[in-house]
Amino acid sequence: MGMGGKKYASSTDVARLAGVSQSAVSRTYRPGASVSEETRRKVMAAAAELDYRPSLIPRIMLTHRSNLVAIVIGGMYNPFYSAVLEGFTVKLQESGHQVLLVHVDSGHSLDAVIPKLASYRVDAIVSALAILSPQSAEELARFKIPVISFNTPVKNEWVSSVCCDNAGSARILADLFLARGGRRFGYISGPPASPANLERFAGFREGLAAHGITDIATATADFRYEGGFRAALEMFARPERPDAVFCANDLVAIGAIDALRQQIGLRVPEDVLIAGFDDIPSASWAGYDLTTFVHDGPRMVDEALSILRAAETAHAPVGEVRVVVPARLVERGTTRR
Amino acid sequence: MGMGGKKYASSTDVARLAGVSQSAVSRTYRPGASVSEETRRKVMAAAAELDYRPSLIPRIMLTHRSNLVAIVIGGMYNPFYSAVLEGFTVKLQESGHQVLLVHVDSGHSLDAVIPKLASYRVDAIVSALAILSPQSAEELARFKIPVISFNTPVKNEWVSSVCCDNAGSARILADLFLARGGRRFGYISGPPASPANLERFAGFREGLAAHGITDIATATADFRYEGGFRAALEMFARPERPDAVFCANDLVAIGAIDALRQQIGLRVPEDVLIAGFDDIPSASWAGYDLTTFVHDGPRMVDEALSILRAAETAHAPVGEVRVVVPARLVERGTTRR
DNA sequence: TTGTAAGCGTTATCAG
DNA sequence: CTGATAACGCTTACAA
Repeated sequence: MGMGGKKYASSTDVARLAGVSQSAVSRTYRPGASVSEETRRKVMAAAAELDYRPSLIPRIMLTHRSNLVAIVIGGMYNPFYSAVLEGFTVKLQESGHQVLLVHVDSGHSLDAVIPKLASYRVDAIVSALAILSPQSAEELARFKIPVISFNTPVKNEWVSSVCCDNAGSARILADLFLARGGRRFGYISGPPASPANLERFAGFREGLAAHGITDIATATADFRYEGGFRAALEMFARPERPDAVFCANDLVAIGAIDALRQQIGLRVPEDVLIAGFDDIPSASWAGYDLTTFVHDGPRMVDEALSILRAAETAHAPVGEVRVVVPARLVERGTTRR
Repeated sequence: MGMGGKKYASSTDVARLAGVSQSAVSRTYRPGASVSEETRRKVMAAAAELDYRPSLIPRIMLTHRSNLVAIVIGGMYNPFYSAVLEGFTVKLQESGHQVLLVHVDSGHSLDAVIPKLASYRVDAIVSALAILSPQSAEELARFKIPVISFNTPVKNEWVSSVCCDNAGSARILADLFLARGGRRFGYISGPPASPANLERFAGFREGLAAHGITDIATATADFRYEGGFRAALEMFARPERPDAVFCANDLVAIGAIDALRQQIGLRVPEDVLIAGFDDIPSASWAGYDLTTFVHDGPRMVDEALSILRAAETAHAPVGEVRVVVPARLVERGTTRR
């Protein structure tokens, strides 16, 4: 130890030690090569001695493909996003890609990191950001990097999106609330700018409107537990209390449940029906037993990957693809009296 | 569109269009270059027209540094690990690195992915795997890749570890339980092979032994909610019920609480004191209000990064570094009667 | 300040 | 089957 020299042995080093040409070494490591047993043996011996491991970097220059896919996330406080990240990572690895994980402060947009991703020559970008600005989308298109926007609809030749059917799910929930005896309705929203939040609210409203109900109490949270807690306190401090509340996601719903039970002194579901969205692990905990919607995670990931593959093989934009995957209602205790 | 040619413009393309040499282009993009205003202007114009963005790939070949740090995780069901991942990612990005995220099926070890990481010439590896086998550690050493093992002690010239003080914390908890009136004690364990689990149990036992208590009821879970739930049912089905139970982590503790409240019909903390470990977000939810230990996340990440930096500048192993960071007790409702 | 040229570690082509 | 040799896109002496 203690030297500051080269870290890795190169194929040239191996070739020298093995007494063969550099190309012989290269061939030895290519599947389906034409190398004699003799040569292969010498090469492998030398390689073992030098701890040689071929570098993938030059290949990137030659092929213009890095096999790197960037996944951009804005935060992982919501377990749903950790799960999505894990799903993508596993699938991408299976298909021979590597994942470059990029964190962008929530609120900020992709812009700041795009140049860096371009410099690393990523093959594609998966964005799990709540917000993907039109400007970012345009910038992305300039670099001709295929982008999959997860749960945020964007329109662009290079930017596709895979979303869950927020509106459709919310409409179904309206029916469920009515069937379970809900009479006065509430919606605790996520961040007002979030498309997912807006779609869920719109669907809920439509579903109720179909039954002639237009009066919905609202309160604004973010997508977090604390926000749901506070918003519920606010909503139930008003004189007209709802008896069926749809929350923008599970974290918000759980916060609301805790607020109702611990602070307001109401029972769920006896006094108030509650539902959320995402089916995060805590939704099925016995302490909450929350009615919610499960994303079809595997399907969403698969759709995203097939868009990527199409872009990869076409070496051209795949057009404005927008896939909507239905979510499935999971009814649990919070809507059953 | 529709062409299958080169995706990115190269500095040579820009040079041609700008009517200057390729090195002029390269210099224009190097800070502190010596380029005339005239040249710079021409280059920038051409670059803008071609959407040129310099590639970092050749630099990797030249410098033998990729600025890539791999983070290996075995699963993200435990929010604590998502938080750690996020913390590392943010800090690494701040210091000019990029994160290569690698997922290894829990149970499997690093071995399978090491060659790939070596091929991408990662500068270092952060392992958040529960288990890092001695064989893997040896393999890593052969490639001379500095490794930080997070929360799993390993000994090796190239492998350092940053762990939290599991045993010390557990000893403190023993005192707390006694102070709060605990008389019959239990431990719900995590995976028997996990060092963190073993250390926590050992510390708890030592802490109680110091007061002459050697009788501890045990049940085995994994590190998950369901495991804690089942283990608690099992533990409380026996005739001798404990009245103070330490759980291997927060997920297990929350599972145990739900089991006691919903199935056994015992109250927490009135009938049973409970404590966990990690301080995941749900630990502070009003529904649980769980006593637990907070990791000093920022400090642990900083320690890990300073080891990486040392390895990077030294171009040599940093020796067998083992950092132990204390965790802080957060007493909440589950230990207050 | 500029351009020429060598080299980084591979792969691919092409004679031998 | 094998070994030269030319890319790939950049950085860095070195020369002009």
